[in-house]
Amino acid sequence: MSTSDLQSSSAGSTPSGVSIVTIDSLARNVGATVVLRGWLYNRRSSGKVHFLEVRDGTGMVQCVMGKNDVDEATFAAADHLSQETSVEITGLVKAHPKRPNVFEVAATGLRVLGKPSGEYPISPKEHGTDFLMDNRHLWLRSKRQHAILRVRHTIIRTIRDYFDGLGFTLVDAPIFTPNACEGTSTLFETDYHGDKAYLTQSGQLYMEAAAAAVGKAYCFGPTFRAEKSKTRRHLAEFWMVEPEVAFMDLDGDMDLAEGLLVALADRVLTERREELAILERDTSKLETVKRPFPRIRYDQAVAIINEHRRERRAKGETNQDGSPVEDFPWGEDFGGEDETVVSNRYDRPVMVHRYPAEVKAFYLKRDPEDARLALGVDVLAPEGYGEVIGGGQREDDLATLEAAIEHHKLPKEAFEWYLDLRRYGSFPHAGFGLGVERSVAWLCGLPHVRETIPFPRMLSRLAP
RNA sequence: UCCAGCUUAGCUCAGUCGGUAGAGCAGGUGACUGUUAAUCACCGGGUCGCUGGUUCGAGUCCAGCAGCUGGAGCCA
Repeated sequence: MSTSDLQSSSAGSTPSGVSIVTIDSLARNVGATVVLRGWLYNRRSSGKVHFLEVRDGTGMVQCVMGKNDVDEATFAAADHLSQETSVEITGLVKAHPKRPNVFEVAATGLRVLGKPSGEYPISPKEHGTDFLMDNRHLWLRSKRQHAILRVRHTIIRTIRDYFDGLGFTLVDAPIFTPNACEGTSTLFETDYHGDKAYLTQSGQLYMEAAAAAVGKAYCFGPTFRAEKSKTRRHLAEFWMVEPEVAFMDLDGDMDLAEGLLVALADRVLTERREELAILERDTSKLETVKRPFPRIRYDQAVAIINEHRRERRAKGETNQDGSPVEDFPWGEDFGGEDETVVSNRYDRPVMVHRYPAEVKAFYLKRDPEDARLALGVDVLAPEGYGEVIGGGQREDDLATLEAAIEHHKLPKEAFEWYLDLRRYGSFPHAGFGLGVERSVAWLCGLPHVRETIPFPRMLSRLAP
C-alpha cells in the first residue's frame, strides 16, 4: 500500500480487482462495486432483508442485504452478527431510495474478520457517565465521541497552523521540572533518580528563554495539576499551547489571542459542520466569534459583577448557602460564577486585563500607570465556559523581578537561569497559555471537559 | 478539605404504608422484503454498595464506612 493510496482514501484493491474504499468516499463511487472494512454499529432485519449499519472511522453507511442477493449461508451469517463485529462487505454503491445525498451499499458479499467473544458493553441505549468512562476505550467508537475526537484534531491542527503561519518556532518544554516553581498550584511529585522532580504545570518560563533565541516561540504539550478539583472544568492532565513573543506588549498579546480564537471558531465552522451537527452545537453562537473582542479592565469586570449582585439583592436572592449577596471585594480573583456573569454580557469571548498584581503570578509586569495592577489578561469564553486563555506581558526589569520572587517567598536559586534572561539583553515580551480541553468543550458545546480528551485523568480516574 | 445527591439484573431505571424483586434495552429463540435506538412473541438473568442496629419481618427505617456525581474552595 502506498502513501498516495491512503491520500486518495482508497486503501487498495482486492485480488479480484475490486477497490477497497472508505465510507467518506462513497459519493464518488456510486454505481461501482466496492469493498468496505469496518465494524458493525447496528443491525436491523425485516426477515428477507438485513440492514447492516457499518462504521469505518470515516463515516457510517447502511448496507442492505436482500435474501436473493447472496447465498444462503451468507444471509444466515448476517442475521447473527453482533454489535462491533469487524467485517468486510462487498457491494454496489447506490443512492439511498428515500434520503437525498445519502448513500447505501447493496451487499453481495460478507466476510467476518473478527467476531466479538462476548456481549459488547455499550448498547445503543443510554448509559451513565461513570460506566461509559470505565469503557472509555470502547466509548470512543460511538458517534458523539468520534465527532469530538475529530473536532479536537481540527482545533489542534488550527493552533499549529496559526502559529506556524505567523513565523513561530515550536520549542518543546520539559515535562519534568526541578522545583515547585510559581508557588501557585499543587504539583505531582515524582522520584527522579533519588531527587524530587515535578510534572510541569506550564512551559512558559522555558518559552521566555526560547523567545530570546527564536523571537516567536510556542510549546504545545501536556501539563499537570494535582489540585483536588472536582468540577466540570478541571482535569489532572490537560494540554496547553503557550506562545511567547519577544518585543511584544500586552496589546499585541491580546491581538494574538484574539486572532487564535477567531481562527479556531472559523476553522471548526468550515471543516467540522457535520460533527457540530452530531453534537447538536448551536453554531449561531460560534458565527459571532469575530474581531474585535471586547477588552475590559479588571475594574470594569468588577463593576459588571457588582451590578449583577445588586440586582440579585434587589430581588431578595441569597447565595446557595443562604448567606446574603455581598459586593465583590476589589483585589480578589473571580470565581466561576463571576466569570459567567461577565462573559454573558457578550456574544464573543471577552478579554479582561490589568488584574490586581497580588492575585496573579510573580512574573507578570506591573502596570507602569498603576503599580497595584499587573499587565495580565484572561480571555473568558462565552456561554459560561470560563477562562480559556491566561497570559500577559512579563516583567523584564531584573530588580523588580528579584523583588517579586522574594515577595512570593520563592527559592531564588531555582530562578537564577530565569533571571539570566533579564541579565543578558533584557527585552519586553509577552505570551499566553490556551487550554485545549476548555477550548474543545466551548467549541463543541459540551458540558464537561472529560469528554474533550481521549483518556481523561481526573481526581478519581486513572483508567483506562 | 467542606456541602449536597446517588448506589437495585450486563446497562438505564421503577419499587407505594416495612410483608420476601419489576420494566425497557442488551443477550438467546422465532416471525416479518425498506428498516432508521425497527417492530412483535417467547426465554434466561439479582450478594438490592458494605458493616452493624431497630423489628416477628428491612431494597425500604437508623448509624457508620466505601464508591461515584455535582458544587464550593483551589485552579487553567
